[in-house]
Amino acid sequence: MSEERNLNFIEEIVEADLKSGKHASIMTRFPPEPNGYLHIGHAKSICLNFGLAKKYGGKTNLRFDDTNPVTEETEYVESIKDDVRWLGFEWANERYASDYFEQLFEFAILLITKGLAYVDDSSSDEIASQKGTPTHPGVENQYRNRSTEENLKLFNEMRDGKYKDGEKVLRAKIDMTSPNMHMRDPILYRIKHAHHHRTGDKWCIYPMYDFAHGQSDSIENITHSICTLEFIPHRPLYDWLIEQLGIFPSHQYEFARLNMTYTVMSKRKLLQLVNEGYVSGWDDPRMSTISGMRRRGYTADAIRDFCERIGVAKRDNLIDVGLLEFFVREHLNKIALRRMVVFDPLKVVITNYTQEHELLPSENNPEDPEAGHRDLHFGKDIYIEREDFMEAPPKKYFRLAPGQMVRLKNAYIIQCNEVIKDAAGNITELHCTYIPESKSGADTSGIHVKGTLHWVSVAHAIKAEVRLYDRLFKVEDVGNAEGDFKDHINANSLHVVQNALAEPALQNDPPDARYQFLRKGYYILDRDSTKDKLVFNRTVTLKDTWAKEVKKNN
RNA sequence: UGCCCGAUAGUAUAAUGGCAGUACAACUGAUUUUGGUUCAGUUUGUCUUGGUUCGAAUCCAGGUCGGGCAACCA
Repeated sequence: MSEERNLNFIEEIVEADLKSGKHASIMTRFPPEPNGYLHIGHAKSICLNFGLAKKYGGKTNLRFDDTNPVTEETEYVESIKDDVRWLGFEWANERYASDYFEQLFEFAILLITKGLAYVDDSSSDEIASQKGTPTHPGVENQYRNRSTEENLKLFNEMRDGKYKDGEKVLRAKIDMTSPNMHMRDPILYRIKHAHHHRTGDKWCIYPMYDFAHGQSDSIENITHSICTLEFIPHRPLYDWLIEQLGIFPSHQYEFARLNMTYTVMSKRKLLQLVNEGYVSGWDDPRMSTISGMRRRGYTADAIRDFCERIGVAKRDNLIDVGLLEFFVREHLNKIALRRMVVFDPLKVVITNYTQEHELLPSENNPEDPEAGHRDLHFGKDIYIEREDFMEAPPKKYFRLAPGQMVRLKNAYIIQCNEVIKDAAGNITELHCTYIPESKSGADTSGIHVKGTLHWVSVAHAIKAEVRLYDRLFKVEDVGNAEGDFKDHINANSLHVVQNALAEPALQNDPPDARYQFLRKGYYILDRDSTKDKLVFNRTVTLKDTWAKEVKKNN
């Protein structure tokens, strides 16, 4: 049998580097900025970076790119660590770009000394206009030719706090006419009299991304620095700085970020949803954040499988959120405990049932015999789902209807004899008879029915709240949709069922259990649950070919 | 009208000069005490024009289309 390789382009680079001896082992890093929660797009990067190291026997650092104190917070650091751990990865070292501020400052001094950096007094607007445009070259200004001594003096004064925010910046001296905008004397340091989440008030100058990221990679001996496509034009600068500084030659490789249908994938937009109250928080189960998905009930296994399947390439992509849902269902099908919960109850009286009460054994998971059984309470009065009964059913409707028979899951076959209505004509109750010989596991009735319904015992049912989630946005490609992204928010993305009726076994299950409510989808207990009221989140629906059939005929 | 990146089924992703494959989606059918699961099968693809070659999705050239770049953000 031929060897299956199917490597993505980064794995190919790594294998080539290992084979050629360019590197004896690899070192990667996951470099989030602690200014928001991680989302599914980050999960792709995490799986790539940590996965690469795992596959090729290397290591991965978790490095916080904390060079902008005004947007960064410790809360975000903690959430990021939680999310990476939850996804199942361990970092070799926890690092911060701010750990290197002193070193970075020395690097800047070295550049000045080499005549490759200068202090610029221009305003932000002046710098922008002098920079030109992509089609027109930039121009040099008078500060560009300051002496090394003056630059050194000024830069030290910047560090010492002699200047206000925006008064001066340190710039690399490269080429104002470069066709690459990032090479037109990029800013290296700016002044920010701001409190930093780790260094406190020690610094009032902070390095820019371009003067922190590559240098941090180099300091950590990162062999493969993997980032997203929009950093491609930064690569010449990344390489230039490393070369001028004469430090470890890390290399940058770029892949296409993940885009997913019906969602947004930008921390800025996610923050807006949180701040403006469209969702309950970063971990709202409708959010594309890792913490939101965790609360929603997605599993780390499913997310990892998803990231593996979508691959790594350089073309822009828009992945169907249905693919993620597929992996969630695939995993949950194997591990979820089966339970019965009726969302919209319709009472059924089994008129010929004379026993007081009965316990019926029922498997916890037909996919996993090890999961064992629990007993279901059965009695004369039960609830079924209102939508499982129709007075005038269409063709191929296998559920209850006058005169029709169905099986109650793990119990008996019943037949509907009478429909009871109130004065307004609403159906309030069904009178049925059961077939004693049709008991599950001991069926001698010889009757075969097409439909099987879930149900709960009136006498034993417990109340529960169930939160049903739909996609947060109404359009597939939110990023490219017209107008503001908030114009496309789905106003009906959350539907709460206040008084669902559930089988009592749910009270005794472990709090982190995954459930399949029979015929209703996959669910997980929410942290809003109290002793008096269980609250469940719908993780994802079951595939519903009947719904599809109904839709087709309309 | 600058520079850079990209283009393979509806969506993703493989094929590394030699039979265009895989997953999801869609559609048939079988099984089923969940209209779930499982199983079997079907439909759909190399942006375009030239060139190199016995042979091109792959290499070369031109074109077209899509994306990125002008934050004291990362």
